[in-house]
Amino acid sequence: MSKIRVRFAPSPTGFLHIGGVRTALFNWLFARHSGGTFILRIEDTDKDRSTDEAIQVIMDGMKWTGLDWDEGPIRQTDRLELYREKAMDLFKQGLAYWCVCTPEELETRRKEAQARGESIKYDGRCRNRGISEPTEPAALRFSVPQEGQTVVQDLIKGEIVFENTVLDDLIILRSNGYATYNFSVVVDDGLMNISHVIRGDDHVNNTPRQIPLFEALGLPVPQFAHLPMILGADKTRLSKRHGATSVLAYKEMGYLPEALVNYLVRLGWSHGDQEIFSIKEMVEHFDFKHVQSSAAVFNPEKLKWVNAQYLRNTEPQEVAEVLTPFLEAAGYDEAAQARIPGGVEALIPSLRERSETLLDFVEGAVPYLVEAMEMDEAAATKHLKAAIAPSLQEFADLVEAEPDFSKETLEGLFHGLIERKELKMGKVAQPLRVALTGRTVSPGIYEVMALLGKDRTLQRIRAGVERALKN
RNA sequence: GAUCCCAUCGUCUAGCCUGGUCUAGGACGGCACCCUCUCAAGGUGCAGACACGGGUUCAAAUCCCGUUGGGAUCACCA
Repeated sequence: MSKIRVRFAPSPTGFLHIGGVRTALFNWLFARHSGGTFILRIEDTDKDRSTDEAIQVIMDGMKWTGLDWDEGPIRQTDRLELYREKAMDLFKQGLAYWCVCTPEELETRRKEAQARGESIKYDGRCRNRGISEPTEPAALRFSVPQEGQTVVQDLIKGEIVFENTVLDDLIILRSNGYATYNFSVVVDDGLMNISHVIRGDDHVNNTPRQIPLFEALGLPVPQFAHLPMILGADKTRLSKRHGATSVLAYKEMGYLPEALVNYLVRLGWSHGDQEIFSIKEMVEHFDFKHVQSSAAVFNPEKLKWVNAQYLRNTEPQEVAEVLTPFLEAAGYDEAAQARIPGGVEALIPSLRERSETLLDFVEGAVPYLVEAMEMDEAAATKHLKAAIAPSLQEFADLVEAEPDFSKETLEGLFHGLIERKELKMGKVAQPLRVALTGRTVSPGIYEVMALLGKDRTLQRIRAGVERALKN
């Protein structure tokens, strides 16, 4: 069996979208699973729409998700001469011909055909003109065999049969001298010895057009695996209308790359009932047999859940590392981070049960990062009432007098107090929480105090007392 | 319109190839309860699907045909 070689071949006309990442991921997984080679090829033959920035963005996105490539990036614009030579080879062999129909003529003929309800394929009128040296702008067309069938043995969808009569004589060289997509892909896949073409199933209809080209060029026909599409909630192809579709947007929204990859791999592939996979497990288990043949709807809710799983199961130190840039972007510098006893890392265990994204972390971390806290007025009005002031005051005094500031000690102090005063836990805990954090929702109050440190704890409880007395 | 693909809970899916073990399993989301200083997390439970119609067979989610529905593609874009 010859060596496995696969490629991801995006065109750099925008950002790297979710569907692209999933295609890249499946290629990458297959390569890693089989000890093969993963190639990054940039399909930038559309010079009007391709940009260098977009190439960079694609590579950044792949690096972020951890999809490393073994060869490339290979740019098709560096290989234009090669495509031209291969196209002319075909012409010399009589397998291609010059077509002088103008794009406008073609367009009107298509419309007429459509109006008559006929299929809109090129009528082949230049096929037998035998133009050897065109004196006007001409495109080179490939003479597609019109007899028999072209059969695609798809690793995911099985056998797909096309009658060759439905196949167009496709243009392989435009009148401006540049190769078209369907031609350059075949030349590249063939010359790069690609063993498996793994791409979105929006390409299935291209496949019977490409197979005869491989054959005409004398190049080995690769195996094909057409991945089902990723759809939006309305079951149409995922696009900007459905919200964020750029991978890097998910980075900004506070998703972990491992989580996104994990979510994406389960979109169209399964391994029994398993939901969470390490990269190693994905590589180990990946196979086409368990790739779904139907399209999948992208579900942001489940992505969040997967992300939350990763947030909770990643070492606090690692989470702190990726969280720090988010804190800084939100304006919380080193000085703010240093206010937390134990630093940002100490925040993780308390906040991660309540966070689905790193952005949630930032939101939850605010009370511990600032010196002067912002008080939620509604919460203060509801919970900080005059009646509770003496209890809070007493608790503050107890804490101040106690040299040990551990969670256990704090808990003992608090319990002793409510027992002596015969109060209900909830009646005092909630006002205390509001005094400490300015909010009605937070981690447990002892954890909160530990994250605040003794000074800020006392200062906030006393400010809370004053506030309560005015209420 | 033509060609091609697809069809299990709202969503992601297991099961389908190799019919019986499926009164169809898991996960997200939803609901309820438990836990509880709030919110979460966690635990327990509930609701929720084989698109429809024909065959084949002792037996069909599984095989075949049709219908319906969805999607993709039909450029001198990629």
